[in-house]
Amino acid sequence: MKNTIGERLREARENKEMDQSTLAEKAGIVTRTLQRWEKGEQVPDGVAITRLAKATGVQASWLLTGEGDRYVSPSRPENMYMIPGASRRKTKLVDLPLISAVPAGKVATLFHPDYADDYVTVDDIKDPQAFALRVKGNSMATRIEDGDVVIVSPQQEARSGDVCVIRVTGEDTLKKVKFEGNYIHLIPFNPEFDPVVVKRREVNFVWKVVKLIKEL
Amino acid sequence: MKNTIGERLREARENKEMDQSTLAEKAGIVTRTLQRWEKGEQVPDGVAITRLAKATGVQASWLLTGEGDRYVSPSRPENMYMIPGASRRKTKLVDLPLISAVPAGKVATLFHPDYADDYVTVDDIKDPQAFALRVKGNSMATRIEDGDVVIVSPQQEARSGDVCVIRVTGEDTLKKVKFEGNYIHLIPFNPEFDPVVVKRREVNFVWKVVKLIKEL
DNA sequence: TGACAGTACGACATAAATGTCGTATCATGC
DNA sequence: GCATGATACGACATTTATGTCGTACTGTCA
Repeated sequence: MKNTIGERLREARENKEMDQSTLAEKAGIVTRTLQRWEKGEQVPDGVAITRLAKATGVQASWLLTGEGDRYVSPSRPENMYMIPGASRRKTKLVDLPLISAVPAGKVATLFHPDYADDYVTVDDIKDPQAFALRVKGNSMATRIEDGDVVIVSPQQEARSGDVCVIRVTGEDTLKKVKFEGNYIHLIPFNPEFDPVVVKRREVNFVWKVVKLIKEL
Repeated sequence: MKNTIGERLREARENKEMDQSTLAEKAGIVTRTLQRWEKGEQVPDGVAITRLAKATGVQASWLLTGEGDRYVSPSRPENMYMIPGASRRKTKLVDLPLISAVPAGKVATLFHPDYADDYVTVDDIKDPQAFALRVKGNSMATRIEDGDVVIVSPQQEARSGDVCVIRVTGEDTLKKVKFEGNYIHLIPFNPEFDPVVVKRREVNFVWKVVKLIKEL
């Protein structure tokens, strides 16, 4: 396993059977610089990396990290689209799958494509991994109640005070979170439920809830 | 279309809802440097790009070139899945004007472009007069709070127990209603507010609220 | 053996990036 | 209004990267 940029760069160059001067010329630099990169003495900037990736035929992210696909990466289709007729609109609309239920306070683990029973459309959601969840349980009542729909944005970073979907040792809950060192406080909004403190290591994920849709 | 590293970097940061200083700290650089990168005045080196990609959750190659997968596949939780397009939709979408205050006069004036601050798209609304209203005040807290958006459906008949927008002697309020003879009880959800009883004749309208959208 | 290509690396000047400090602008909330 | 947070940007010193020499080592091949 090559664990430095320089080592991967050299490997990519040799796989292409290029000598240093050839690659250097393609990358728009001199051989001395390429040598320093391969030796790890210096670090190429973003523009140089793009050229190196192109010249050696590998993916830039592989060159940088050694992870992911080395050669090709299929592109993902956009899930955003414009609503026909919504002329004055500026924000994009997103069609999100409405999947099973977030058990607020109860044990259950249900996240699977088969559970997507409907779709909801919302504005202003930029996260392509976002999805909608129908809430079960009342630990966040009366702000969020059984049957409500929440929009979850896993890409967004959860901060103290955010309402989040948290998976702790296989259980999913909907709580307000508070980060304190290695611990996370899970605070139900409903005073009938008690707060819980868990270790960060016990937590599988903390996904921020960015929107709540309640049918009245 | 974002054609520069800086523009993509900024977009990735804003999608994560991070400010410059936060991202800068995660990337191990200072805010000023991040600004120069986002402006394209300078180019980050390979190490910096790796950190930026990690901190923003995007793929390094996308940051560099704008091509290929934008989001990192390996970090995608196994219980996440691709968002399908707007293919299996059954319900119709409606584009509703979002207003911040109910103007005096006819309902039709609501749909005048001058009144609309924005537009909200929702599913499952059949009332052609329906509109979105941004809530002011906290009489219905914590269920409905200041700044939330409610969908109002004037065509639907309000019944006891419904949450409604009521105009009493020129003033608009959001309350749960209870009809009793010639009187209407306006019941706030917030216990700090007292219920009010008004005569039916004093009421200009009672419009049913059918949906609540809350940004978290 | 000698010529040669590829690689390696030290030394130095120049170019570029970065950190630090200060100040300005803008939107937002109280 | 005033304070606050986020962004913006100029000026300068410092650090790092790069280019341009030069020289040396290691194979291969005639």
